Amino acid sequence: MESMPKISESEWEIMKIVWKENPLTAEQIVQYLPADTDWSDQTVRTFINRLMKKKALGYQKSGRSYQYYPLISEKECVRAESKSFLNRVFNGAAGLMMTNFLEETQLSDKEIERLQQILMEKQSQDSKDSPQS
Amino acid sequence: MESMPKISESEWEIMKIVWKENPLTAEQIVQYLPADTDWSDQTVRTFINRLMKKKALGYQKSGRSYQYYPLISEKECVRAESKSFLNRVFNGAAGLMMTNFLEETQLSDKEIERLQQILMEKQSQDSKDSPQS
DNA sequence: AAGACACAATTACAGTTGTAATAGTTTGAT
DNA sequence: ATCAAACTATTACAACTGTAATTGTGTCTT
Repeated sequence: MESMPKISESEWEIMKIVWKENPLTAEQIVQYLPADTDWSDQTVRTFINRLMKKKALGYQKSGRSYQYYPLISEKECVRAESKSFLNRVFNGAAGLMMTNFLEETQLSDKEIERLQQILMEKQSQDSKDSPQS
Repeated sequence: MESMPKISESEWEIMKIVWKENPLTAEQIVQYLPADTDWSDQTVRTFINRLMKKKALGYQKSGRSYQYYPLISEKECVRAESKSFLNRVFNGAAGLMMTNFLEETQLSDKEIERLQQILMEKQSQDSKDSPQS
């Protein structure tokens, strides 16, 4: 996993598609792009190529064209990007970040319960992990 | 607030300092940079200048040098950056993002309680706002 | 008034990104 | 075998970034 290549904003769009389903041809990737994305085919292919240069995508020949698949895991990328965001914006203070998000975000009851659930689990977990000061 | 200028990673470092305390001279900004930042003075001044071009910083003369102060609010910038991050990485799904963060992050008991607190408040708040389906 | 010092302003330069256009190559059809 | 279609690969180009060096200017010192 060798120190995650930097994935740009546009490249993320490609990766998200290929993570969800793969392998995919360039044409399929174009089709799966959000409807409001109006990149030309060439633009998409440029992004794909850059991702290959960055070793984020691999390919296999399939008839006349290539099929692309991810070489880096979504989890790793999400983790790296999250860390970068956290440091840039909140100086790494995860607690602050979360209170901030909670306060600013509209959540459904279901989501709130889910979060509470996780917090409770975390509470017992943590008190096992690191006996309270 | 006119559609927030894009603040780059390095520029964020400058802005965070100036948001915390201002107005500050370039020299002071250099001093307040995290110890592990080894930018030359010139580099810092370049960032300051770019931020002025972007209308993110303003200045006032003070004797021989300038004192800089923010022209855009931290809250707005944090909000914009958070939104961008959320869309890029989680397709805008705030709930997913938060569960993910909660699961990946080590939190102190105090922080956990604080978050639970907020969630409970949010719960009653929301049930007033949008009567549950 | 001249020179030095301390800032600010301008210029530099390579790498990344967004956005393609154009050139090259393989393959299926005739 | 040749042409066209369909892909891939190469090239383009400006804006933004990271990282400064160099130049210009106002002020303090002597």
